[in-house]
Amino acid sequence: MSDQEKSFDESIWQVVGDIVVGRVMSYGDVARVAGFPRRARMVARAMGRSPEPLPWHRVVRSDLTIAFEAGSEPYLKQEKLLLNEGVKFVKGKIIPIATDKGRELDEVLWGPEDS
DNA sequence: CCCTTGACTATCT
DNA sequence: GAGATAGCCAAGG
Repeated sequence: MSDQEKSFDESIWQVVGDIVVGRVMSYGDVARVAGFPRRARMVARAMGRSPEPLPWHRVVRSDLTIAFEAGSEPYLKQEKLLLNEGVKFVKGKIIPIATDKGRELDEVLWGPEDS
């Protein structure tokens, strides 16, 4: 692979590896922070090429849902990993306290307004 | 070289 | 708020 590609991959791995436990980032965010705006779709590919384990489960869609098909094997696996880290879901969406663009504590303290 | 795919997003109905 | 639409970019047929 070219040096350019290697640089991209390693930047991605770096950013993903820096995500704090219990927090998540969107593909677009990871790409942007890594210095490659508009490469959201490439983030997944880069993670797949990682030579060592990465907290890939902390990377989700910009709408805070898991990127796999709901109910699929990979989906359930990722959901479980996140739940193990204290991330909470409501109707398949991650509660915005576990994110950086999240709102405030009200939802967490007062409880999710399900209905 | 053209066309399709996809662990994506932002925007409009 | 769900569904459609249009950008996006690299990989593979």
